[in-house]
Amino acid sequence: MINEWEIIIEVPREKEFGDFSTNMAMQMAREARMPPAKIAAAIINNIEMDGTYIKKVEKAGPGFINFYLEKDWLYQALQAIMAERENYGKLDIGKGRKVMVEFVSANPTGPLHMGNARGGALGDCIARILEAVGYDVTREFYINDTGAQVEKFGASLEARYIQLLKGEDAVEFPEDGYHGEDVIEHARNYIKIHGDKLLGIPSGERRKMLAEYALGKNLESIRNDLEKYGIKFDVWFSEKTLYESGEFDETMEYLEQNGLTYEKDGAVWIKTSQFGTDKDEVLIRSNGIPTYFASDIAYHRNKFLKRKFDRVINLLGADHHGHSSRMKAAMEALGVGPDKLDIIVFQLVRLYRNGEIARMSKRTGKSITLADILDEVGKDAARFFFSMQASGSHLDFDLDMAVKQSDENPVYYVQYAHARICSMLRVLEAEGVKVPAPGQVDLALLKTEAELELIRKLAEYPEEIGIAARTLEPSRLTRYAIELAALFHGFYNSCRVKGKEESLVKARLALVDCTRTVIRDILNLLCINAPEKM
RNA sequence: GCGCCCAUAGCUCAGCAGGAUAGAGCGUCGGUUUCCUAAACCGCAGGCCGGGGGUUCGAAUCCCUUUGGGCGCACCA
Repeated sequence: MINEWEIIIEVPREKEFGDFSTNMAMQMAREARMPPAKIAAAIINNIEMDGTYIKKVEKAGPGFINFYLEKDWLYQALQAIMAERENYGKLDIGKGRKVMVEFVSANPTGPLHMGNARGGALGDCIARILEAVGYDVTREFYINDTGAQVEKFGASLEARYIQLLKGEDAVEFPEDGYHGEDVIEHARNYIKIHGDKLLGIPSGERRKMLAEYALGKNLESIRNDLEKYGIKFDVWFSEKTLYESGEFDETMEYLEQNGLTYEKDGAVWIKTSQFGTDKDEVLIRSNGIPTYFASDIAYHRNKFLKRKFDRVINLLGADHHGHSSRMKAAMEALGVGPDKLDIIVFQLVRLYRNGEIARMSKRTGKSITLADILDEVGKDAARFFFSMQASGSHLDFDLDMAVKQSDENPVYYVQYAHARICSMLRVLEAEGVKVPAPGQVDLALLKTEAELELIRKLAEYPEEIGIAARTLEPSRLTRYAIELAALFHGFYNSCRVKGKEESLVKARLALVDCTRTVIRDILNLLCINAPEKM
């Protein structure tokens, strides 16, 4: 009667509705021209229950079919955790395919800001999640080390350099230059090391030398900050190399030969509007300097065509979201299926301190950087908070909350669950009680509500990772971690382990150890410490 | 003016391939410790899911419209 139907089975919100539930009867009602209840009854009559964990199937509500399983299936899940350990929950969705996650990619003309911090946490977690589901992941940072911004940076440095050596009035500072203190600092340091020898060379050379020096320094501190933040990139890809290798020219030629470019007002344009953007974009300015967009096209050609990535994920702050549709259009222009490129646009961050929006760093008085955050709240709290919310949601980061060592702070809540478990294991171990091996325990002794709920949650873990991977949404795991910790704390308060009858001690100990395995694994995916003591 | 994101409890947010009484944390208030970590647990209170239309047996979820906020709309990145 019905040939193909995607059957959706879900875990009902209320446990009285069974372990699993499907609304398929209601989905089919229209097509089958039968009332949902009748379809549900027919389905239930035809379910073969022998040899399965199904204990009972019931029709409920407007046409739901609820499945009640033997508790055995829960115990099976525990067995799986005991056997697979840290591999529990690992899937093979990716099947070894090559995926690149490009994130942060901050302009090296200054320090990392809050947008980079959120993008960093999200990008790295996505990379970790994709690794867990069987992708071959490359983390990449694209360095904008050429182009208009770098020119401007060089000009600013040059002005500061000359001002420092010959006085404030010796040269005018460029109107649209980088006014920050850090630019002066770079110039000062350069003089300290190399003296005034740049005064005697042509301006172009001078700017180049200064820019190279300062970009190097900035990149070094960016790299340092990211490392403290738990992020290590596999590739630092320099924009400049696209020009040096000829790939940029190849890309422009390709676009030109395919009739996708034209000249207007002395500039070269690309017909992105053919692929659905509001307007065409400039590739080469009338002054001959290529735009950032142009080199980004060459960059993506490199990702897909040269390096053969099956899939690329870019993280972009909301302030750059206009770039997203342009890039998609460019993919089509290159003949790369636009669905191979996922662009995640994450919303910006607002910091709060004392209930007010915080803009300036306490330490430096300048705008708040990633380094400031790491200083003030530490890596664990920062990563947790930046991963707590769906990327599409605006994020309010409460600095006071993040440092509080109390129940107001969810980071500690999860970490505490882990530390508590480790402590239990230590205490029991000291009494000679060890975590039992998979076959050496009667899990059926676990039957209080608190125990069963905890096990049920653990059983959901693989699915949870799958969803996080499919939706590229780390916040899914952060919330799961909080829920799991809550169920564990509940279990802890209602079920004692130590001092109980030996077989029950073993069974509960197995459950506790499985919980530890999963919590540690999630914290690992979120790049947060799993402390053994607190 | 055009485009993207957001709007759900006092606060911060889940839920959004339509489904059974809308969830959690924090905050408020009240309880739990001769016992494996009280950074914990248990309980009470708290909601016309921004407003208005529509589609549907059924809408927080989909469509239209409107209001309020964020961000874009460069020969910047």
